[in-house]
Amino acid sequence: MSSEKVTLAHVARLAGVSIITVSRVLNNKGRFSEATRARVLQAANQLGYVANTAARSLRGHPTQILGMVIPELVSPYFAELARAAADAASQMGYDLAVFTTSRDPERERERVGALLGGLADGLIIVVPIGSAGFLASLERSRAPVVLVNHFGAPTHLPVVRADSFEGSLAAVRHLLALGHRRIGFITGAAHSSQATERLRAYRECMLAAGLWDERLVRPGDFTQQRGVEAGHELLSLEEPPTAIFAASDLTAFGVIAAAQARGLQVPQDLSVVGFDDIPTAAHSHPSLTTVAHPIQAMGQAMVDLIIKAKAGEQVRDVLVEFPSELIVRESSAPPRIPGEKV
Amino acid sequence: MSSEKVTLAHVARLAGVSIITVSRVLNNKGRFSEATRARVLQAANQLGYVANTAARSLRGHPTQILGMVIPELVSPYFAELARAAADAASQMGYDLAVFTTSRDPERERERVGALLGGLADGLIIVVPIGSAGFLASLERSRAPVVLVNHFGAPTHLPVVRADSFEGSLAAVRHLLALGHRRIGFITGAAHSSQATERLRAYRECMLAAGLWDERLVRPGDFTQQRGVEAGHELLSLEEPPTAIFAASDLTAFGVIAAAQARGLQVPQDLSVVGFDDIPTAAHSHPSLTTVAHPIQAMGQAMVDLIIKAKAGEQVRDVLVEFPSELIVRESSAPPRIPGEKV
DNA sequence: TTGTAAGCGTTATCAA
DNA sequence: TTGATAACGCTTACAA
Repeated sequence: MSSEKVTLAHVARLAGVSIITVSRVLNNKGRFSEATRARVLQAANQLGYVANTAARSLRGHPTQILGMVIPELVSPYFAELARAAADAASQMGYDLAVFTTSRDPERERERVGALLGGLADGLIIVVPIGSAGFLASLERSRAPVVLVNHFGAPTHLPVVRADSFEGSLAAVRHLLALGHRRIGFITGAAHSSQATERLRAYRECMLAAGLWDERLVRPGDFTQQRGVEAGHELLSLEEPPTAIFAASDLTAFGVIAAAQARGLQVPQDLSVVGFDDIPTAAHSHPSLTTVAHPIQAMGQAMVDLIIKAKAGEQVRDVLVEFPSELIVRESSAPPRIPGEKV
Repeated sequence: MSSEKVTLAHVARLAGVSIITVSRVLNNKGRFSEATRARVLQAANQLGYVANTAARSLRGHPTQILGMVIPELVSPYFAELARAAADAASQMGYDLAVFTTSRDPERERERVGALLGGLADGLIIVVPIGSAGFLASLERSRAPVVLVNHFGAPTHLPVVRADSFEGSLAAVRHLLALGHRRIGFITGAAHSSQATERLRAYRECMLAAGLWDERLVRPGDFTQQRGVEAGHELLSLEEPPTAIFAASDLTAFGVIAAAQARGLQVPQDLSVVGFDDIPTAAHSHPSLTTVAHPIQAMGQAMVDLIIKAKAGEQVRDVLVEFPSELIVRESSAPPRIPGEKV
């Protein structure tokens, strides 16, 4: 019932045993009589004893905490990724501590070091932080680290990632197969390698079809707001697209809002395809055609790799790559035939 | 360039000084010559030294990490709350570690203890975890803790919360003022005190107006999917409502999707009002009338309180309460006059 | 300006 | 079955 920190010493005094005995009982390690066991447990309970994680960690004991660094919490994609990792971690008896990226790369490096220096047993890094030099120092540290959706500088660290290229190809081909010829594209954030992959697929597909038109590409940033703006830009063109592929679902919803605000119907007047398959995609009207990553499986893979690395298994150069999948819903349909009665 | 952990001892050996001197230089504390400073810095850099957070924490040094426990990451409201806290924390030189609630209350208690036991300097708890007994033990621990949106068991711990009752009243009155008489309501999750407040306001308002009808209330859980279902339920009534107030924006969007799927137009055929003002609310079509919490200010208040508590200021019984605000957008309008030409 | 000694709370190793 | 001792890496007091 005391205040301030309750240590093993307090429990030991109350139970009338030595510190180490208390430790043994609470960790269920070593031998002790049933009587002491009962007395220690009773004392610990009465005082509300909780082990000091810092001291344990210093002694080499794992914290059962996995750290995860993501660019932002409010993006549904990253939130889902974090949820998947948290679920997988929880199943393995770990807690997941989620951090968002700071703007300052130096601070970033410090934080990563701090996490690995006693706070977390492993680290899931969803953004390629900083330089190749930083990755190299992480490699050398032998700390359990896994990179997620890393497409950048080569590294020996284990990587879990999901395809964006093939899925985007499938999306554009889907629109082509429906009969669309003018297909707009709204990119993702400039620094994102996933965004680069999606643009690359769109570009390759449109070039191959002889339909490439630079004016149909608008810069985006994965947000809904930018989707509204870019949607209006594309629909204001002299020859507006009959379909728009957006690099994220949020952006796609922005496009749909822009179209509807102009009195257009989706998919009758405009087909829209997104990317991510956020929960909302299935429960909106029209429901959204989109490309999905197998997020649950990715979360599982991240945690598995960390745990393997902790156990000393060789994870150097391991690359776990997941496919993406086109999910056709209501927001894509054949273009209205020109002159067709509305 | 070594692997494994680099400690002060390694740096000291390389720099040819004592451990404590390295510590002093790196912490910029105490006196030392410029020459040793340079040598130490060079050595630390070369070895890639990072301070071990566990050891520091054990010694009483703060970790500069604030913990935050939220029910889930994928809810936009909680994600925004976490973002706001992270921003505020960052400004004060802290990192924010976000944890999601586990189902197991015993594990929850352990985790909170672990966080306070050396990992985090303070804790922001967004859910009233467990019993009054648990709150009491937190109080006794004198640890820097702040409760967010706590409406439950009385406590002396500092609380930051935002109104849900007055905002909901304003929402329902807004619909009444527009001329609606049959106003449906979809509740939030059963265990949420915020949900309770919102239902209470709706009920009070409808009773006062003599318009209360139990059939117009449908259970929800804050999700979009449930909004679709409950929306269909309400719109299938013999006398369907002309307006629906949903306990969350996601649910409101589900209602809009359900209405649109039935060929109804929002707001012409059905007015919809949500709660939360998630980013999407402003960028959808129609944009969503909703009630907003001042999330940025709340995040600031949480961090301020933690820091005050850390500094030894008295925060016992402090209650910081924020108002909510009705934001009228496009999704609410007067009901169609019966018999009016469509 | 620099170094020595002690201790934070816990657990591994050895002894009783 | 139990206990004393040392050690994890770091920083605060005190000494040189």
